[in-house]
Amino acid sequence: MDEQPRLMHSHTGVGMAGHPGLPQHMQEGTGGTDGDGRKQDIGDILQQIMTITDQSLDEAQARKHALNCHRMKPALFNVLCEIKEKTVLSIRGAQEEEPPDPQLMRLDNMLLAEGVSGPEKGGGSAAAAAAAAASGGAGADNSAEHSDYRAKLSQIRQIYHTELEKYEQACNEFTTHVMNLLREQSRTRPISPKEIERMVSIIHRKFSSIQMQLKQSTCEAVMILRSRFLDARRKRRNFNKQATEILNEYFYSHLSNPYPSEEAKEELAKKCAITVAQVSNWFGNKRIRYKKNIGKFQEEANMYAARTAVNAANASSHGSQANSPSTPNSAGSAGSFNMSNSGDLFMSVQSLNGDSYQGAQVGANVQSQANGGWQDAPTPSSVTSPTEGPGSVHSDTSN
DNA sequence: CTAAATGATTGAGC
DNA sequence: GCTCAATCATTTAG
Repeated sequence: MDEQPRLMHSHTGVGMAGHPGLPQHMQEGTGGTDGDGRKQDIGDILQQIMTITDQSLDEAQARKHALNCHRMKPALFNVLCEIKEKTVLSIRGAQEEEPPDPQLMRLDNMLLAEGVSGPEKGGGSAAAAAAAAASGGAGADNSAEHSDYRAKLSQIRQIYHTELEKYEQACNEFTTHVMNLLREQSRTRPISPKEIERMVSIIHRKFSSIQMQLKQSTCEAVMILRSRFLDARRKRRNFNKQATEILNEYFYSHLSNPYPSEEAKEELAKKCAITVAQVSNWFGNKRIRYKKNIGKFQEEANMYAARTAVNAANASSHGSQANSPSTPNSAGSAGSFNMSNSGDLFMSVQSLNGDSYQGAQVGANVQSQANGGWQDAPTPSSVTSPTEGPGSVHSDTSN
C-alpha cells in the first residue's frame, strides 16, 4: 500500500528504470506473496480490459466503472499513456510540419486582390477599377457594366463568405465534438493531449482542403466573370443615342474631311463618354460605310446638315459667336476647310429642300462638290458611281 | 427568327 | 501610327 502514492503520482518515475514502460512493481520478479499478488492483480485487470468488448453493453459499462475505480488504474493508465506518447511521437516525426501550401497562398492572394476575401467594399471597387484599367476603358461610360460586374462579384463574394463561414462552423463543431469525444474516452483509454492536438490538426487540415476547393472554385468563378466582363467590353455595346448624334454631327459637318484631329477626337471622346480609340473606330467605320453606300446615308446626312445649319443660323442671329460644340473648326482659321464645310452644309441643305431627289443622286452631288474622295489614293470610281462603286465591290453588309 | 446595323478586330498599304 | 477594307460578333429592328 505504501507504494501506491508513488505509483499514482510519479508519472515520470514510472518505468524509468529497467524495462521502459513497465512499472517497477511489474518487473520485480523476486517479490514474495505480495509481489505475486500484485502481478496477479495486474493480470486480472488486463484480462478484464481485454474481455470488455465481449461483454454486453451494460456489463461493460459496469466493468468500466469498476476498472476506473480500481486502485491500479492511474498507474496503468500512465504507463499506457507513456507508451502511446512514444508511438505518437514517432508517428508525428514521420509527418513533418507542412509548409504553407503555395497554391493556397496563390488562391488567397488572388481572392484578396479581386476583393473577394478582403474588406467589405474597397476590394470590390478596386477590382472593378483594376478591370477597367486593364481594359483601358474610359471608366465613365461603362458604369452600368461596372455595377453589373460589381453585383456579380459581390454575389460571388457573398456565396464565398457564407460557405466559408459554414465550413468554419462545421469545422469548429466537429473539432469540439471530437475533442469532447476524445476527452471522454481519455478517461478509459490512453489519449494524451498531444494526440488530441494532433487529431485537431488533422481535422483542420481536412477542412482546410475543403476550403481550398471552395477558394479554387471561387477563383474560377471570378476569372470567368472577369473574362466575360472584359470580353463583353471588348466585343460590342452600342453607343447611346446622344453619343451617336454627337459623332454624326461632327461627321456630317465635316463631310469634306471627316478626319478629326487628335484633339478633336479627344473632345468627342469626352463628350460621348467613350474612348479615343472608339472615336477612331467609329469614324473609320463611318467613313467606309458612308462611302460604300452614300445613298443610304443621304437622309441622315441631310438631317444632320439641316440641324447644323439651324444651329449655325441661331448662333449667328443671336449675335453671339458661340460656335456649335460639335463643329470646333467652323469658326477656325483653316480657310479651305471652312469653305468646304460651308459647301457641305450648303449642298446638304439644298438637297434637303429638293427632297424629291433620289438619294443617290443627291449623294453624288454632295460627294462630287464637297471633295468626297477624301484620301486621294483608294476608291477612285466611287465618286462617280456612289450607289455601289465598281462592279467588283460586293455587298456592303457582310452578313 | 432573320436581316440589318454597328462596334471591334485584323491585315495591308502608306 | 493612321487609314482603309474586309470581316467578326453582337445588338437591334422588323
